[in-house]
Amino acid sequence: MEYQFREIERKWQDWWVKNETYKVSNHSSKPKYYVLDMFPYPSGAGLHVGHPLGYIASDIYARYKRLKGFNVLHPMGYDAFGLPAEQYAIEHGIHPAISTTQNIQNFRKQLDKIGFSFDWSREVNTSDPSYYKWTQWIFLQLFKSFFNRQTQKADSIDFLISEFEKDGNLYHPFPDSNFKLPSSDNRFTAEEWKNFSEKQQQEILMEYRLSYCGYGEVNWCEALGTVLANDEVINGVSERGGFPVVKKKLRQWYLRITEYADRLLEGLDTVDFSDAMKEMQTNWIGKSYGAEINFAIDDSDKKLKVFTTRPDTIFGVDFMVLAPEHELVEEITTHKHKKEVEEYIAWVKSRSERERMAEKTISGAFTGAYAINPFDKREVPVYISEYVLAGYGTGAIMAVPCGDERDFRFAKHFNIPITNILGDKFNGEEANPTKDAELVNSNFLTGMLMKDAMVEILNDIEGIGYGKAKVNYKMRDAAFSRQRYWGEPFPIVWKDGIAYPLKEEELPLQLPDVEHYKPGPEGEGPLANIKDWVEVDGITIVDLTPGPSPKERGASPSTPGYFTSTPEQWKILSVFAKENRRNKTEAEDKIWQVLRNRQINNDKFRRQHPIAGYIPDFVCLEKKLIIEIDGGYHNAAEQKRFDTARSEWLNEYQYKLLRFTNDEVLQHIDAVRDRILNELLSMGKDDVVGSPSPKEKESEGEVFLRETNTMPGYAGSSWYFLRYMDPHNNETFCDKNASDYWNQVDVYVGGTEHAVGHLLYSRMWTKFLYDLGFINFDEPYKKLLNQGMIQGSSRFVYRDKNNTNTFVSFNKINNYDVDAIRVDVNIVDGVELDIEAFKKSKPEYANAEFILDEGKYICGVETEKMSKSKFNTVDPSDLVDKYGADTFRMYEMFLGPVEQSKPWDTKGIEGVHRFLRKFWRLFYKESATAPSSLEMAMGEVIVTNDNATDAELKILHRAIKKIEEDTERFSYNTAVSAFMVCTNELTDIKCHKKSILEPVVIMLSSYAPHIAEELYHALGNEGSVLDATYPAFDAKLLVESSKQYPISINGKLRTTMNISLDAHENEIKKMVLQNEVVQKWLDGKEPKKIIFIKNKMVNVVV
RNA sequence: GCCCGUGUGGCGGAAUUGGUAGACGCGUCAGACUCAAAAUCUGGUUCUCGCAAGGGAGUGAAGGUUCGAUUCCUUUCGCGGGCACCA
Repeated sequence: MEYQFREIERKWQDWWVKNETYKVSNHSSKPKYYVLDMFPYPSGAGLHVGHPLGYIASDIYARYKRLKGFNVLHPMGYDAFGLPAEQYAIEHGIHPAISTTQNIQNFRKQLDKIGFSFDWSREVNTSDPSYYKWTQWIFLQLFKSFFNRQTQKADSIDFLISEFEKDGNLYHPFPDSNFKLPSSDNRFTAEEWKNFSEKQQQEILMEYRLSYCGYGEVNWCEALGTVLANDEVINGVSERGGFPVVKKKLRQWYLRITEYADRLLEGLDTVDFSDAMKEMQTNWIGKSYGAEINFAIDDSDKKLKVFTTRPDTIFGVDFMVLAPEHELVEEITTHKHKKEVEEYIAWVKSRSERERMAEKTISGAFTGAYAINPFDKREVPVYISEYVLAGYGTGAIMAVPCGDERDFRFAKHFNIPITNILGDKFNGEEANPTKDAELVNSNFLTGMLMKDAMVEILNDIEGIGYGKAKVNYKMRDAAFSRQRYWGEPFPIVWKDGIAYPLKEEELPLQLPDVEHYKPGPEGEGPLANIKDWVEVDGITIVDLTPGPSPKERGASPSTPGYFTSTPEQWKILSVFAKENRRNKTEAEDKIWQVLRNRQINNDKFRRQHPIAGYIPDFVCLEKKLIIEIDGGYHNAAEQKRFDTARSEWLNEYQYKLLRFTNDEVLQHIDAVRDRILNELLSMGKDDVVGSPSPKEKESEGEVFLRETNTMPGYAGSSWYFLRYMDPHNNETFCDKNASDYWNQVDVYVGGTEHAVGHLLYSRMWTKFLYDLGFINFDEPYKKLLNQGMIQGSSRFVYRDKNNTNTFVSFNKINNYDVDAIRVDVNIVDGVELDIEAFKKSKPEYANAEFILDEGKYICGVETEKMSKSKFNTVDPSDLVDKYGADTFRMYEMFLGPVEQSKPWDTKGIEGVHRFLRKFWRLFYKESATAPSSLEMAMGEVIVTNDNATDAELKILHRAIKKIEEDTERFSYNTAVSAFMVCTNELTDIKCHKKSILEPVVIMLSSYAPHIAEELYHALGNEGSVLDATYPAFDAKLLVESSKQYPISINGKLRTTMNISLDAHENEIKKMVLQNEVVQKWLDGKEPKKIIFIKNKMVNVVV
């Protein structure tokens, strides 16, 4: 019987669905394993062969791990918000939700054909309100948090407010050191804080929030009325339409990712990413140590602040360069240079950041101003130039032409004299960025080594107050808003310039329908066009006004809830308390789920909240009720004494204490709950000045304006790996039990193009959620596997310029003047054009004529990105229809290493298909006529139950070793070839034994699941091959007694010799010297040396 | 421009730790089966000199370390990816 892949694949795909073979439970006694693919954007163009590469790789691994006894989570879903759907909506008027749904269906159909083991019951879609509800919720948590530099962790804004009330911002300076209050200082006292207006307070808090609103420059295209991405801007005009583009400041949301810079760096040590990937992230974060130095400006009271990593070169400063956008430019430019400077700025405005950085030719303008070197009072000219970017450092540099290449070229261009501080290390021809020179011409640093001078000058700068040592990061805060429609709306309303968060109960804030998708006024997003949606009144918002302090509310030390700890005690204990909160036990977590959010009797409980010198597990301050959970050690006599003493002490303060054991909580939570409830009910009405936080207020009659920006593409993808763990939860984004079980993603598969964007953002979100105690790990991805791109191989035909109906074969184009035209790869066989198909492809080609080469039309070939517009895409579905999913899967893997980019060539797929057929013939007898049904074919199985020979076992175990090792290290191309070798060898010795074939089938099932399932059942097995056990490798079966040693003379292979493995070294050397070939090369001379490496080779040096 | 990756037969690639360069597959050539074709099977296939035996060269290029380098080091060239609003 022949290998009928179409019937087989359909049959098993149906069977798997019917039997829910891929459904994964969150409860299992097996160890867990989480294999994740990077979130796909469901593009309208559908899948091409490049897309499934990573999915196949991860699918093989997921199936392999399952065979190895793991409970494997391998989900798939869609990052469904994004620009293409919106662009499509603008052009065709189709709602993005509709086109996205269609694209997803199409995507799914294509994916289903390939036989993936995804658990589709966990599918997520970022554009679904039940998903983005939680994206908005996390955004609100970011909004309500700041980064506490003292603990290096996120903390609540409420806590920050309480700190401000105590000490002003003494211990919590502004994250942006350049931020200045109107008082032109960046410090305030507790007293000042209390006297600020609500608006002032909110503006200050905004400077701390982890998601905040600020102003940023965008590429603004007036003609299109919209904001453009950098790569949509080419030479200062829009890619679409060629309209002018300028920089424009717009209100934008940001994530304060810079606060996490150090932790993002440190975290890299704990994850298994490639060194290249870590390096890219490290460079992106760009931590550098240096100094901020203030230069005075002649005839001005303003200081020019620069950041430099080389303060040791301070005496080599020959000029200063400001970014054209620098705030001082206008002020310091002299009348004489005004026109020139303005013209230059206007030109730079049209330039994208990319162009500015990549530009080789020097440009700039002199402002006419001079800066004064604080150390030697030397005056140097101040220029502006596009090579200094406003966002980096302070937007101004001190230029040292003898040490920096760009500064050097700039100095040459503007004829600025160059000071040599490097002595003979500077040749006047090019800059030398050395750090090892001995300084000359450097005032009090002369004669010092640069690295010593660095330390010296840093001390001086700080001592004299000319500046300070500073750590700088290249990374900037992440822009988090887009002026677009198709993204998550922000759960924010505005009134009088203050941003109010929506209450969490009001989430999700759904995207409203719009009539059209055109931009709103003044560069706002399309949502700004819907007045009815933007203007809201009568909603309940979270009141951001800090309430009166407990003291102001008239509380005294005897009032429950406050003053239970002294500030000193509290400071010490709060750290422990926080730690405790993070590391809660199973029982604590269980009871917390009952107590949290005023679930019992509407009473507020806090956990691990310090009371005087003691941290109870849970406490209701208003009722003075404490709940303790006792672990096993409470049974010890010593501990009992402490416990009793503590209870008595708490009694003195009128605290009541309930104790439960771990077992009570874990096994009888309902009983525990009832007891707590009864206790609370018996206590009557609380007589306490309550402090509900955060407070809520009704805003009857007031009009608020909704935020009209939407979130960027990476919002939903920054946390999706958590949602897969608990995709249908309506109570929380992901239950902690689920995230505790699945934990980190064990293997994350995706392209390097996400190296810095998505990966850094999701790492930050994970750290943030960890800080707040929502999850128990702070790195999302344990191991990263980068898949390479599959490039397209484009085909060209050549049209005669003089005779545009004639096409010339590639080999003859030298004789003609031709235009190269792309032609669809699918009508070209290798390089030979299917002339008939070509004529039919376009009406204008119907009567085309050809100049052939030996009767064939040969196309030109070029490797480039695979894309519809280049006519070089290949649809996986076509290949699956023609060769089957198993062949397709194995061929994609066989192409080359997963990590490497490689061009696609359909030609080779037949070889893999032949291999599967050959493998099939180990089980089934070939018949000349195909049987009419699968059932009839069953009788033709030729597998026997004979015992395996040593030779057969050797073939099998060599394959097991190779395939297991290769699968483990994702070297799938060599594993496929090992399957081929094994099949070839088994065919050669006519082996049809079940004991040999069954293990091979099990191994093959992760690569070619359909044929493996079919053959597994043909061998008489019942359940799915997925639940089989991976064959165990037995090293004993591969032991050899001798080896064919290569014998080299002077490192060049001359012959080989079969030598016993336990032969002694001296014996071997003697044997080798007697060898004919060796004798010939020795030519009677004595060998200088004989190198023998056991199990490797012998080298004779003559 | 900056950062990262990569370069091996006609093609995709293999060589896991410095130790037989080219496994496996495609293509191609020769043969078997066939009226013929397809399919299948067998054998050859880095280039080069040679009837052969056997030499020489060879992993982008140039140098270096080593008994021995595709692998390590230096310089250099080509190609691919990223560079903050494509996802």
